[in-house]
Amino acid sequence: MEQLGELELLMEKSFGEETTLPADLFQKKVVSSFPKTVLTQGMDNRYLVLAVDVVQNEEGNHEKQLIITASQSLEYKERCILRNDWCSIPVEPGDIIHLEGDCTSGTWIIDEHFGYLILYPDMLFSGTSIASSIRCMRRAILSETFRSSDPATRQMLIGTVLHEVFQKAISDSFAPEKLQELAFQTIQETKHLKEMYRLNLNQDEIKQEIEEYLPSFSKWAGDFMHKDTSADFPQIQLSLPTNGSKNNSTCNIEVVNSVDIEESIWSPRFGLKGKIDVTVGVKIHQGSKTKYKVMPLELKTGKESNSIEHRSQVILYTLLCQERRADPEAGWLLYLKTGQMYFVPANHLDKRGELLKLRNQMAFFSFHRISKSVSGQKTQLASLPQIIEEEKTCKYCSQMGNCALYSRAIEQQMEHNSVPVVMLPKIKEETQHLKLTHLEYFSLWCLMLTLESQSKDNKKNYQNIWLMPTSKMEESGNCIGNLIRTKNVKAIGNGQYLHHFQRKNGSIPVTNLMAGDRIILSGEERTLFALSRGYVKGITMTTVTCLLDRNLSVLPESTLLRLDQEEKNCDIDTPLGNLSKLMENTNVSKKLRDLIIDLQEPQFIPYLSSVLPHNAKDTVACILKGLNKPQRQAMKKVLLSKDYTLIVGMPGTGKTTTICTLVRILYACGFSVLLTSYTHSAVDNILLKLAKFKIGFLRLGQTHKVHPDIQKFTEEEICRSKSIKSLALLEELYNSQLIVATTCMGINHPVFSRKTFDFCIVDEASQISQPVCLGPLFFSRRFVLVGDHQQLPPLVLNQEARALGMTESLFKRLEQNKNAVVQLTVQYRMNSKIMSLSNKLTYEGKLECGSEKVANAVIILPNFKDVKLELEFYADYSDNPWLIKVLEPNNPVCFLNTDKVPAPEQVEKSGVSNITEARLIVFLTSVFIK
DNA sequence: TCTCTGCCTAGAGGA
Repeated sequence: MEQLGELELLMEKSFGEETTLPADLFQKKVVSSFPKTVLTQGMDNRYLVLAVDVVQNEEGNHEKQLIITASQSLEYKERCILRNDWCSIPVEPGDIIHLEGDCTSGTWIIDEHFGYLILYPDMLFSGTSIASSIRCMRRAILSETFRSSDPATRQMLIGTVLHEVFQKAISDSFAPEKLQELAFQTIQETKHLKEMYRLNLNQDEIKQEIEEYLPSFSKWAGDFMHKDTSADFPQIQLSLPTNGSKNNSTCNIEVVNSVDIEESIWSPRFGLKGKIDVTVGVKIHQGSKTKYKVMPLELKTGKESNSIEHRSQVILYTLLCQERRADPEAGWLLYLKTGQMYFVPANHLDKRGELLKLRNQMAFFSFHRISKSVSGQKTQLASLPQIIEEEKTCKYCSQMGNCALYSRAIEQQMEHNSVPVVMLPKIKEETQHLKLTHLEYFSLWCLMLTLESQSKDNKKNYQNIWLMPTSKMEESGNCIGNLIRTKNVKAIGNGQYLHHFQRKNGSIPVTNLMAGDRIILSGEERTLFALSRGYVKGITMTTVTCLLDRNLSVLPESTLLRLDQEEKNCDIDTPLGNLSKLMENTNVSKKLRDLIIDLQEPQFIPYLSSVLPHNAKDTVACILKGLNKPQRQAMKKVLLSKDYTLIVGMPGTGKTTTICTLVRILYACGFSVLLTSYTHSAVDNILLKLAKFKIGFLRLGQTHKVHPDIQKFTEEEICRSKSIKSLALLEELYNSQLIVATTCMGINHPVFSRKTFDFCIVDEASQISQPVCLGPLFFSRRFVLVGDHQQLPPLVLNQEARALGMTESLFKRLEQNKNAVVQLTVQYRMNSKIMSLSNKLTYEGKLECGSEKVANAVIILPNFKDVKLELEFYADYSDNPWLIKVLEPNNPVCFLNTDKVPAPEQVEKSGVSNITEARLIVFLTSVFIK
């Protein structure tokens, strides 16, 4: 922002001290928090708050007055007055807000009758999240933070299946035999079978429970759909805000059709997002008049509570619907157990406004996760919303552990903190198994992860997708607009649809988008924003193929579409979830806390004979024959370990071979193994080697990310080829495999909720951050980390997080325990001269060549003499005798100093480049190839 | 000073 001078002037002149940030802080906040937010007016208006003042109006009531601007130059200022409850919104100078309502002569008035203020509108919150905040705001925030702590339950599975059956039926038929068929078909889907496995349920019981609901489905359809005359439809007392009359009137309700299923909507106007179970077309017959409305229908399978939470969800959906079509003003809440349907009006006054205020509170807490302490510049985690004083509510809360942990480890360490006294014993009880060191570890990692996630957030401009026109976005290379659908949409199964697109005129512009990238598909029209998500399957000069989560064939063929790259959503959920799990009061977590946080010395058993099964001895001996000495030591160490082993894989020492051999030995001994790494390619490299040894394995993870030769071992492929349609078959698959392979992040898979492995092997461990590396370790008795901390550490972008120690991998941390470490020192990649370089610089002379052959190997250049001769024709060759030294096979290492060439570096947007050095390398390579 | 990879996700219900 270049207008600092003006801004400074503005702040000094217009506003009172207590509400004004110093200009430099103000500028810093705006730049770091809202990079490139385009201030605009109109439908998607974005205002910057310049100043906040609380004043008393004529009636003696408090109101908040904001000075705001929607002009990038900060030139045109407007006022916004917040009255009544809106006055309590925690809005500060430097914040970005969105306003709904009327602006009369430069003044917006938001009160209980009209208008909304949306704080940080580009943060979208889901309907369920906001609804859950009604009871406990703290829990809503904790649930967003520690997503994986909310456990899966039987009721949830039943709910999901019933939703699906109803959704299929409404676009097909509610005839009893059809419903039976749909139910049967649905519980055979792999995704549901996997959940049944996770929860250790019985498929027949689930089927029976589903079937109990079906008569109510038919009853509802009989009541509300397909009748002869309008008078036959059920009567409901209702009033719609725009109907004029304020009184309830009796109407007959007819559900005509389903307009959409699982419609997914993002609303950058209200700062909301969500999925609508069923979007229904409804005829409201009132006397002789009939009104047709498209409205949200929310399905519930639990108790018929008609609770505020349920109704609130519907009300929020009426706001979401406005992104696509006219305000529905009301929605429906249907309880599938009884077939009872409730009318939910969404008045401005007491309903929508209240919920948006809650949304604003959530936005405030989500935005302010970090605080600088008042005294110094110390960065720390901020307090969460207050703990409520309702033991009843807390009793069943799935976030209780995190709530107590956060209070104890973070909030109670602050100067000012207030915990309800009645809750103190509960917090103590929940955390009494933790030592101070554990609380400190949690607090530090929580802070570092939060810092890191924020630094990444700053780089992404998520809101560009909705605030920037296609033409502008295309320049960045992350968007392709002006597309039309070609060919038919193909349903691939498990909710994926293959789409083909073509530029309406001309070819696809220059783009960053590649196969495998996650994308968001929108129509060019505003009402078709974020219709579907998916990923690019293939891209050519003229066409793009995508796998999307919705079938877009319902749209007219001429609809202009655009693809936006989905901003890389840096995964803070997995590491935070692992961190929270590490603090749980379980034996597995306790052991890991002892080993990792308190660095308890790892134990080993003395004799191999006690672990090696008798019948495996010969096989193991045979496998060991092919190994060098340090590799054999590594095998032995792992077999003897009771806790963990670290294998240092120095460059060229056959790390992959070692892991592969280790797996073979463990397999031969009958141990179950979990094989993981940070990247898919590292996992597959091991599997490619392993595939030769008749070892059965199950590769988890998205099939398209897996190496083509390994894809036949992925779960998806196995389920398809073996046609797995029952829980029994799935269980057989999961239980028969000894080796399970996946990335460290892929640990959310149902197998892990029921299986414990004897060993977990983590490759690339020195490049993985601690809380991520932790994930797979919960599922095994012992673990082996393979890595080399002399090579790259985990990537940490945030400077503060780096300073706090976030680049320390688990591998490096545990390396302090020397007795757990084996070093692979025999290498096969480099001759002795090349080796001595890294050996002297970093490996303390520990590296050795695998054989004489390796030590003395030199490059064979069959045309060396000819090329030399040829080069002598070039004048600059004889002028530059350095080149002969480079080519000379007996001179395998040489340094080329490019300082005087000159070869200056160039700073570019994504790093540094050196064109001259690149040219030299191309030249040298081409000469070598010759 | 440099390195850039993983995740399907909003809502399934309980009180």
